This record gives sequence, C-alpha cells and structure tokens, in this order.
Amino acid sequence: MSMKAPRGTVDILPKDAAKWQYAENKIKDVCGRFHFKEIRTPLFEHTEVFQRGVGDSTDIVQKEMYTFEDRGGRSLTLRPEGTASVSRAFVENKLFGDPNQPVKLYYFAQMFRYERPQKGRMRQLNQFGVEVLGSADPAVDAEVIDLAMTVYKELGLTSLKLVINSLGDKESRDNHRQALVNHFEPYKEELCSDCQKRLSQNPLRVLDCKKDRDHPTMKTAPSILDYLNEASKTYFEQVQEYLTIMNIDFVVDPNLVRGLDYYNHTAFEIMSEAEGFGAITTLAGGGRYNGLIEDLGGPETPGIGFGMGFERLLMALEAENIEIPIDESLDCFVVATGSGEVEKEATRLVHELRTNGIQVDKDYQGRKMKAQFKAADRFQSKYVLVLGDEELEKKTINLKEMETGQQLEVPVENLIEELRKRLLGGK
RNA sequence: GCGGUCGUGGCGAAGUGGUUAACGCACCGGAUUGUGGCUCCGGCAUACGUGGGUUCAAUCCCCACCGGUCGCCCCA
Repeated sequence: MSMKAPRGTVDILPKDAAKWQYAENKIKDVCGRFHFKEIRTPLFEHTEVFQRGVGDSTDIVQKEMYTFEDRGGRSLTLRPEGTASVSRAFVENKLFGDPNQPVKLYYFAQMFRYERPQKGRMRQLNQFGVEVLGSADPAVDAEVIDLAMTVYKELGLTSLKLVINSLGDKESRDNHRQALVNHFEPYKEELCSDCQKRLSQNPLRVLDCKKDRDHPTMKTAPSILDYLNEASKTYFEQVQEYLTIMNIDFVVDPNLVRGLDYYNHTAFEIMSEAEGFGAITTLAGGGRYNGLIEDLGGPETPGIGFGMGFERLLMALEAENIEIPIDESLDCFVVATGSGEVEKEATRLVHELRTNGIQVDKDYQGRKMKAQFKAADRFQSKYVLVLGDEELEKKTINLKEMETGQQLEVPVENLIEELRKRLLGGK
C-alpha cells in the first residue's frame, strides 16, 4: 500500500461518522441550554500566538508543534489547542466590547500535536472546548465544569472522576514557587533530568512528575493550598461550594498541575475510571487563565475554559459499553427490472420521491432482480418499489413492505401520498 | 525521543527455503429466467509492508527502514 494517511491520523468512515454526529449534536444541545455560542477560528495561526499564548516552557510549544513557513516566509503553526486561538480572536475582534459579558464560546476543532501515536493520542485530534471570557465570578468556574460533566452524563458516562485544584493568583503562585525552589534545590542532584530543568523553569510541575513521585522530598513539598492568599483561598472555596450546590462530586488534588503556563486559580481534569480504558485516562482538562488576554494585547480580562478530547470521549463510551443509537435504515429502494424505458422511469421516480421528502436509493451495478433485493435488504430498506415492464405499462408500482413481505399495486400518481402516509405518519 | 509486539486477498486467518500460497467471511452468478433473509453449487480477488543481504532459489533466514499497536514521558 503506497498511499497511506500520515502517521497519527485516521479516516473517520461513515459508520463512525454517524457516532461523531450523534455526540456532536448532543453536545451542541447542551451548549445551547448553557447559552454558549459557537466560534470557529482558523486551523493555523502565527506561531507567536501559541508561543505567547500557550507558553514557551510547555511541552506543546517546545516539541509538539506543527510549524511551517509559508511562501511569504511567515512562520505558521497548526493549532495545538484552542484557548490561544480563541483568545486571539477575542482580542482581534474586540469581543471585550460586546455588551453581553461574559462572552461564552464553544468550539469543535481539529488540533495537531507532533507526538508518538498511542491509544487515545493522535497527531491530529478532535476537541470540543469551551471558553468564558470576561467574568471572574467563581460561579462561572462551576458552570464550565458543570457543562463538561453534563455532556458526559447525558451521553451516558458514569465512571468519571473530577479532580480540581487551585493554583492561586500571581502573588500566591510566586510565593509558592519560591517555597518550592527552596525546598527542592538542596536535593536537585537526586531528581530526574526533567525535574532539574523544571525547577528553574516551572517548579510547580516537579510536583506531578511520575519518575520522582517516590522521592522523599515529594511528600514534604510545600502545597500550593498552603500558599494561597486570602483572596485566592476564598475564591477556591466558593468554586467548591457552587459545585456542591449542583451536586457535582469532586476531589481536591493539590498536585494537579496543568501543563500550560497560562493557568491560575481553578485547574481541573476529568478522568475515566472505566475498566480497560487504557493508559491514558484524562478525558478533559481545563482551568482559569486570568491574564492571558492581556498577554495577547487585550484589556485585562479574566477567562476560563477546557478542552475535551473527542476520540477519548468515544473511547470512554465504548469502555462503558454505551451503545450509540444510530438508525441505519433506508426508507425505500427502487428495484428496476426490464427495458431501458424502465431504467428511465426508475430514475425519474427516484428523483421525484427524493424531492418530495422521501429517502430513496436504487441499484447502479446492473444487478439482477434477486441481487437488487439483497441490496435492499442490506440497506435495511423499509420498502421496495418494484418497477418492471408490466408496471410501466399499467402506470403502477409494486410496493413491498420488507418486514411483513406484504405487497400491493399502487398507481404511480398515488405513490408519494401512500409512502408519506406510511413513512411520515401522514405529514 | 525511548521500549515491547506485529505487518499474508476488501476483512479475518493458515502456511512453506523450491512447480497453481489453504480456508472462512464478504461480494457476484446459478439452483429459483419478476422478489430479500435459510440451504446447496460455482465464480471472484493488483495478497506475502518497503529496500537491501545470505542462497542455485526467500513470503519464510539476517539487517535496515516504514507503518500499525501497546507502553514510557506528557497531555486531549
């Protein structure tokens, strides 16, 4: 096979596409009830948008971006995540001037990350995501988390775990950061090479290192929760209170550190606990990013959002054995048998039925009548319309109901009415 | 970037250092010349991931590469 999809990419074939559509529609419905509006941003941005928006110290920017130069010598990058793009669009289109604040947005988008493919990790991945810009109300944090949990619940998932943490405001973070450096610096040589770098770049991330998890200094490391100033502490408590009011279960994990630089205050992750889900359990992750809009040249604007992996969502549904209801049946199949005139009439008839709201298909493979019936059967056609020389002569159609096997002669001029009555309940 | 494992028709799956590479499913046709699902019979197919090497001879042995898959790091 010489022509293959690039590594880490897959084709979504019709059978699966139907599942995607189902999930997308359900999600759009939830977004509508939460009063979020869709936004669509370009597939690629100036590389700088992500460097500044996502953060230079992140894995995404350092080693995972699909960056290329266009013919004009500009450095562009296929978007690796959604927040930076949406924030750029917010600033560029001056949505901060919209009287309807906060601005509540959702998106479905392909993301691109140059990584080694694995179960639940593709180089081109699909995300559903949400961003709320313009409000620093802790109730918004709760609303965003509620939206994500509602999507999962309405699709039928039950084995979920919501983990939250607070990274605090700038003052809290700076104090904690200094405490971390003071704590780990004496033992620097004993930590893994990644952590040694993290200690100077982003010491917070030392905390969720899997390699050094058992190092004795980990247990005694200063917790961010002990360094939250009054305002940050109160904010985090309010978020938890709102979640409790909405009956949303959660656990606080002080070591939950989101990988992107822009997060502060609330950070959260939703994981699947279903059996056999694979090594990757994170379904969605997000957090608050007050300050990002300013970094991108906008006015001081608080923001919060999350990204939800679509492939992982479908994996989770499968892991929990949740069947997605898909109707693959066909209303009508026209079986034409006979002369060329019959073929012409069949073509005319198919067109007429379709333009009158009836789903219909016919054979184009030159199959024999028996094989055409087989095809109709495979398509799960509810009705078969047999058209032959006899019917052509009499200007009738033989209508067969496949489930019961009953047949009747219907004058062509009454066919649409008859089918509508049967298929649409007379509408 | 690192490690394990795998790579045979559309799909699944045997197999061998040497003349036509099993079989099952699917598909098409016939039995049943205007009627599906069952049965029987027949047919069908650009198949041994790619490139080297060993050999008289490689799908099989060796090497490299590519790709799938699972895991590590990290995340969605």
